[in-house]
Amino acid sequence: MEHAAPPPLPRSFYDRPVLEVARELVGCVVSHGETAGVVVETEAYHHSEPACHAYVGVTERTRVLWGEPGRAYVYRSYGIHALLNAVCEREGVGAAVLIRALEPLEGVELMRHRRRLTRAEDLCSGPGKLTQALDVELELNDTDLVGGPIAISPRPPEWERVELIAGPRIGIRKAAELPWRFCARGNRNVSKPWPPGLLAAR
DNA sequence: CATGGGATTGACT
DNA sequence: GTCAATCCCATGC
Repeated sequence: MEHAAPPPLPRSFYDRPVLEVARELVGCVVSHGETAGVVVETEAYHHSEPACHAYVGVTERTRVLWGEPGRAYVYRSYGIHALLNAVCEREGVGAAVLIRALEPLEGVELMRHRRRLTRAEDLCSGPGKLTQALDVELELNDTDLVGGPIAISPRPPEWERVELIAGPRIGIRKAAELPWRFCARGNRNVSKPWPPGLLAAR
């Protein structure tokens, strides 16, 4: 018989400081339908800094960011890509973790078909790539990560001790100095540019 | 209601 | 290295 899928992370996991959640989400497993991957890169966003969409306050777009933790914030980037975030902190705080890269785990052939690519490291090594590989689109905005169509489950045993590299966030102009990007050391599925030391020996 | 700017990617010089 | 594609939405007139 099929092995049972592990239960998703509880809502209390997300109801914490966004930097904590961003660090601890690395190594966890994101799944949607037949496809799944291990999180190898995240970024934190908080309404107190101008790179965060929630910086402007509560609007139709940012309502989800300010709402219940443990829900998905999915938005359109550059008119082309859907980007997936996990809403964090209590209701009334606008904060989320952007899922920036995955190591493909399940449904890799389906990912190759959706991405029209073969190399495993090209399938989910960027925030717009992984949503294409997992078929995450805007209709999944504001769906629940606790029992909803997208699930995030705890670190598998081999990922419990993952080492993190922190660095500045990518592709933003405002608050670009904050070291709020977190990557799994040594993992080649991290998006470019790789932070210094990603592949360095210990 | 018009405008401008992206939390990106892939193709091309 | 440069650059276009293309949608959403916040802002300002």
